[in-house]
Amino acid sequence: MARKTRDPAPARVPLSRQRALSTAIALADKEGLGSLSMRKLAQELGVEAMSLYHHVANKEDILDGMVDLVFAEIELPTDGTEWKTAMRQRAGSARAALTRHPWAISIMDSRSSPGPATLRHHDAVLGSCRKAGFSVQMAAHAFSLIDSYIYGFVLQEVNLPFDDSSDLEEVVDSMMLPFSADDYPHLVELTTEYILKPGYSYGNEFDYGLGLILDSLDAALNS
Amino acid sequence: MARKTRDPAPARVPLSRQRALSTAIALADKEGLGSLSMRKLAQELGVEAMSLYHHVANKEDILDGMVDLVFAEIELPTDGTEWKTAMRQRAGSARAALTRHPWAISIMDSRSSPGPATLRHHDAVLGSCRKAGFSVQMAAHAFSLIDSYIYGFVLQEVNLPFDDSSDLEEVVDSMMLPFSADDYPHLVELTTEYILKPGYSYGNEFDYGLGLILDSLDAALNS
DNA sequence: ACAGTAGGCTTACGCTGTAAGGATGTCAAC
DNA sequence: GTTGACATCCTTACAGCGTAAGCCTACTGT
Repeated sequence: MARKTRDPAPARVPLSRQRALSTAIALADKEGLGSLSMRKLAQELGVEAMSLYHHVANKEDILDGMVDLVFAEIELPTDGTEWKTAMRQRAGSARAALTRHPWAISIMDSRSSPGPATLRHHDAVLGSCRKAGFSVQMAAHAFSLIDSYIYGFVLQEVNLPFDDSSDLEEVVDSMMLPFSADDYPHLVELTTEYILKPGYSYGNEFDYGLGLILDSLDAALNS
Repeated sequence: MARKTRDPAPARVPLSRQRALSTAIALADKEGLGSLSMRKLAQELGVEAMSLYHHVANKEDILDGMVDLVFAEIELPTDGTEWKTAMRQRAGSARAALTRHPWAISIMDSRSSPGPATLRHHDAVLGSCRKAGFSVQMAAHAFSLIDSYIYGFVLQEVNLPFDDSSDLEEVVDSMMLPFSADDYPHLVELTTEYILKPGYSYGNEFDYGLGLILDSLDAALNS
């Protein structure tokens, strides 16, 4: 019976807010936000549900923390680069983070207090605009416009009924089944003449819209 | 004991999918989506929870129906009007509908099968672009861009920590409390020099971004 | 050596969505 | 007119949810 040098093995990591949050993110990524419960999360951590409450206030707090960690994954616009390039990089990184964690966009609303990473992100984006020469008001316009586009695009992207791997034609057919084909002529046209063409991927639309927005803002800046 | 002519009063409306959906919407508008449960909804309809299942498949089905009813509230772009005007009208109507029912944007993702009103809406928007002279591909670009902006803007708008009625300064102060003031210099600048100025309302940003997008698309169309 | 406390566990409560099956009322066919 | 089918409602029950309350143990600072 060793007294001082006891059983060396267990090596239990002591559970912490950080560990809880990143495990929660992993779980939401793997099984969907719907099946993220305090009990499941605790189990994943080798612990009982109520133990979590020593490290987080409640489930809302966990969701807040998760969203903030997603924002922490977004590359901030780099100083010194041309502003459009920096912004394009940041936008791409934001879209990547939000599609990597598709649950994030769906809890972004209903979160009222942004975390430090979120604030830092917003601050950096604003700063990038200001340094490019935007007035405070124009920076506000640009920030609102660009980020609305990013979030809205991801919102549409993650809820598409098909993902890139599935057979598009099949999905389209099954979706149109309950409806007469010519109730929605323009949707049919779009589908047959554009979406079903080889090489189509909705994700590619992102760059067109973003480019158009950035160019317009740039024009407004230099006028 | 009247036999044939029985108790005349009850006049029970017989419960239907439509009645369930619109009551669900009213309830979500009033008390928030979080407190929309099958039991509450049933109670509001003067009925037991399980009775609902004779008219809807399950709760998911209810949420699908609710979203579709919100889309049904959106004014479609009118034929014959100049396309930018028609689109501006439609965008404003969409924003109004989505802010009238703030829960809608938060369940729009996670809904995989769009209802008839949603499809009709999309079809009409596409049709409006096509009639304005856009190619199929350009119409796809425009649709993606404009609607991403609308949804993203509303997403940000409904989750603002303040609403127009509350004291802005107070909210800003309390939000910044946990942080050192100069951690986020650009946010501070934006707040003091723009947001806290009298007359500010985030909602006003909508028109700037939308105008810029529509003008750019119009330029792309006429080139 | 001892007190305080941090971090785990157990139990319990009121809520959720919904599966299963029983009761009632209406209507069509014989 | 009776019967049987069907739609619509209700009751009961179950597993799972977030979390309040309180207990137990092991480490920490003095």
